[in-house]
Amino acid sequence: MTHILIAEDEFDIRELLTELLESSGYHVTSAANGMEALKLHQSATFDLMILDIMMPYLDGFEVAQQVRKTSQTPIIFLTALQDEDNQVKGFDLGIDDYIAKPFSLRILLRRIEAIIRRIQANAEEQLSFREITLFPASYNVLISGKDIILTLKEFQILHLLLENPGRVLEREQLIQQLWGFDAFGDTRFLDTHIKNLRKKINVPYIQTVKGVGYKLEATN
Amino acid sequence: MTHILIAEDEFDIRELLTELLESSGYHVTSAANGMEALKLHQSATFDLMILDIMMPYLDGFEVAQQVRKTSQTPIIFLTALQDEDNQVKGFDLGIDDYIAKPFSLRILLRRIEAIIRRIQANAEEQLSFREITLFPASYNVLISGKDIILTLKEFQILHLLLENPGRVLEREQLIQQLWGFDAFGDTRFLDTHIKNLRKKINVPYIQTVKGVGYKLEATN
DNA sequence: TTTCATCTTCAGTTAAACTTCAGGTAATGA
DNA sequence: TCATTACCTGAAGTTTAACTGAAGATGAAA
Repeated sequence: MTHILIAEDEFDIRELLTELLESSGYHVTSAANGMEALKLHQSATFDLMILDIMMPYLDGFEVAQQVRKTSQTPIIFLTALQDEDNQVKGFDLGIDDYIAKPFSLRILLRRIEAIIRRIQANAEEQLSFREITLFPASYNVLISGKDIILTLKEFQILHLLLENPGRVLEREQLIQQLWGFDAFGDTRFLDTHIKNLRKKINVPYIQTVKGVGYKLEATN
Repeated sequence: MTHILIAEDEFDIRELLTELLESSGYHVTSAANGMEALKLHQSATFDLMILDIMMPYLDGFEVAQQVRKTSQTPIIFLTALQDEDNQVKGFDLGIDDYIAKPFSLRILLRRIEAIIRRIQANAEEQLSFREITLFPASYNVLISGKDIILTLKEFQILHLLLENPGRVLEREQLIQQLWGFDAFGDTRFLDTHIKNLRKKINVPYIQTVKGVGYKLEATN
């Protein structure tokens, strides 16, 4: 979950922003001044920081400067200071965006999204179901955070199941997709792969639908 | 060198921007309308696109939409349209910044830098993975600070792996990229290069994913 | 031309992955 | 309940992909 730090001394604005962002699905932590923000930054990891410039104890510039010494966490300045010099000063400290008050909440949200999107463009894609996590690019699979070694066929089967959670994949469909031929004659080899896969992942989510195929589903 | 595409129908503004960005050290290509911009995007790779919204043939929205279908190239809208709906529409298409005319050149520059900075967080002056460090420009490789002499093919393979740490590079993909032909018939020569590379770097990070390819990953 | 490093080919080996098999088990429907 | 069918399973057998060391080919430099 994306974790955002807000530093803003005015209570009303701080609350407004917190509510707005939380209702948009972000996890928000807020600080009433720059010193507090900096301490929070040092004790936790944030995906994004929104800083007011004019705050007691430490202003936004100073916070940004400190943060940038050790971290690349994206920073947005939110401020009543409209003049160009302050904007330039901010960007030169390495901030990512500068939004002047009064601002539109919709646009603030969009700008936040734009930055988050850009960061997460570099993150590896992953597919999850309960304690199973599969990384298509690295061919890695984690069960409850633990690495599991799968063979290619096992990986591919699990991948297909994870792409269609809850949906039954027919035997013929699976074989068609992974072996590239239409199933004919004996297809017991599929059972064997399923067996081995089940044993390795050791969680009871691969369910048999007799006469049809297999699906990924939790029992309760 | 950072390559920027500018799409702007007004000649004066286009020239002004081109000069400004070139004098700041960017490589600039410009287009006089959306259609031209889209074609340029399809024939070359840009690090950033600056699009005017109101242009003949294809407007900025349409260009952005097309680009986003296949590419994550950062996009900045530069426009006289100040209203909120257009800004929101832009961000929802996946653009990275929205700058309203009239704009300050200094601030435009800073916003461009902010985006480039965020993307090129891993500026390719040097690539590292654990005790491996590779310098693309000088074709040098260090392992734990010690110089290692690699042949060209070995270097190229390691380079590709370092650019995609953790990601499996398929055999065909590697051969396609380094030899420029589609793999067919006997491709055992790849194994040989991998073998020699492994022996030289003498760290256990090049892992085989049987039936797929190779990846760079630490074992623990 | 000779030399040398590099790249590619080759063939034997190894180890992993995949498939087959056969006996057992569970679900299904008459 | 019983018969049938489909699926499960462990073990054995087969195939295939990758590894390896050595030898041959290539091409640039001396």
